[in-house]
Formats: sequence, C-alpha cells, structure tokens
Amino acid sequence: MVITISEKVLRRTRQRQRILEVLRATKGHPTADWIYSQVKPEFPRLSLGTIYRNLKLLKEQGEILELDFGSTFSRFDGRSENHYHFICRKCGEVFDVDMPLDNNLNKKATKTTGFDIEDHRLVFYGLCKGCLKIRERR
Amino acid sequence: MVITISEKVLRRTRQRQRILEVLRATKGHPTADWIYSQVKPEFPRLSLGTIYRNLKLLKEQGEILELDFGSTFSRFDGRSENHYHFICRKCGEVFDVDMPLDNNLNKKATKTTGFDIEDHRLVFYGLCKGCLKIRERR
DNA sequence: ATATCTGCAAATGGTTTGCGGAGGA
DNA sequence: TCCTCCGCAAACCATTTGCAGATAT
Repeated sequence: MVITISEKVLRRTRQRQRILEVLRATKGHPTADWIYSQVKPEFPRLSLGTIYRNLKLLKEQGEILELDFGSTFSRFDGRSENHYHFICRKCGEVFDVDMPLDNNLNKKATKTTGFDIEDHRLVFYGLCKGCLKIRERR
Repeated sequence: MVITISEKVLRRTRQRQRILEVLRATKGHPTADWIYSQVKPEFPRLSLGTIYRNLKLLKEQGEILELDFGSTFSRFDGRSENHYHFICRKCGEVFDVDMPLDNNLNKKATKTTGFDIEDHRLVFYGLCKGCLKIRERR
C-alpha cells in the first residue's frame, strides 16, 4: 500500500504572473482594488475574485505579504521578507522602513513571556515628510 | 460675533459603563461579539449596534485600544496605554507582553526615514505555552 | 486527460447607519 | 427641555465562494 499526500500543484497563469509583477514593480503597498485596476487593461474580463484568489495563493507561497493595519481593507507588499513599516497618521500612506531587524526583541519577549517566539511585526506611526511640510507652513 | 466650537458632551449611560467594566475586568482581548454576550443578560434589549457605537466612543476617549491583527474582526483591549502583544500562530490567542517600551526604536526609525515618528506597535508571533506542550507530547 | 484556474454573480459577515423613541443632564 | 443614546433593522462593503466553462500541464 502506498500512501500519497496529494498537494495542489500550482499552474503558471498569465493573470497570476502579472499580479506578482505589478506588486513587485511598485514601491507602494497597494490594495486588491488598485492591483485590479492595473492588471485589468490586459485582461478585459478579469474579475476581482481572481485578484483575491491569487493574492491568497501568492501569500501562501511566501511570495508576498498581506498587511493589515486596522483599516477596512488589506494592503499587499511585494517584498516577502520581514521588514518594518511606517504609517502616516495624517495621510494614511504606508512606507517601508529599511532598518535592520532587531532580533533581540524576540529574545526579550521570550524571557518575559516564556512563549516560543519566532517572529515579530513592527509598525511605526507619525507624520511623513509631506504632511510634516504642510504642518510647518501654517 | 461669537464663534463657538461645539463639542459633543458624552453622557454616562449604563450600557457604556458596563461595556468598559467588562473590558477592564478581563485579561483577554475580546471581540465585540463576546462583549455583547457578557453585557446582554443585564440589558435584554441590548443590540450589537450599541456595542460597536460605544466601543468607538471609548476608543476616541482614549479609554481602550482597538486591536486589529489581520483577522476579519477587531479585538479590544481595556488597557489603553501602549504595550506589546503576542499572538499564538497555532491557537490564535492574543496575550499581553509586559516588557518595557523600547523608545530607541522610534529614534532609529526616525534616523532611517526622516519622518517624524511618535509611536510604534509591536506584535510577536510564535507558540504559546499551551500549544508548545501539545507539540512536545507528540 | 484532468485538475487547476477564471469570470461571473451571489453570498458572507463584521461593522455601520438611519430612524423614531427613550433617557441622561 | 434638549440633545445624546438606544434598539431595531437595513445597508455597507471588502472579501469569499459556488458554478460552469476555459486553460495549463
């Protein structure tokens, strides 16, 4: 008797490929809807359902990150390795923060909690350069 | 001519009072629905809308925190001062992490980004004690 | 050949909101 | 009294899902 664990084999579809390309090409942290608007012209019959299904698959494959900062919708990030973010509390824009991961935080938290801590997410809040300028002009 | 900036004066209602008490009394990070189930017995006609409206008010008053960790629903925290959290990646439970705030992180991120950074949120991921035990038993 | 994927449209479900009456100040 | 708050129910809206046909391997 042979037991096989069946695992879904992903196909390479043009839609999924373009979604990933669009996500990799932007520095922003777009919503599903924005990605849809970008890819739609190439696939006039494209539906939002396809966008959501592919974003989910890409996330499961570790190709992208889903970011959820408390708004009513998700944002997606074409960089899949862990990194920090900044959200402007005025305009709501999301930026990458390219500082090194502080893995000491995991150790400290492990000591504090006794849990097995593997990872962390860090988000900064404040005013971005643009909003800072507007404020200074007053 | 006198210009008055009208500001809504909150009334003290029994419903809102109980919602805050329930939230302060629990160590967990309950959902709106759980809070509803706790307060409902005292107010048989209570509606979920009232829960949501009051949670929003309490948040605006700085009495509580709304936590949004990427699930489809929010959790609420009766401790309103900033503190760190841990989420078990197996059971999904949310725990407080009582380690001191690392305000150096804000300084580092300010240096990296040039933004005016005031605050940060830090969330740890891993296995909680309970789920760790289950794994060790295998 | 066949299991995955797509477009379409309807469903889902947590949260919000309009309304008329209740109740706190 | 007056304005905020409540209960109720409908609306909202990002996301998910069922289905039938298309497509990648």
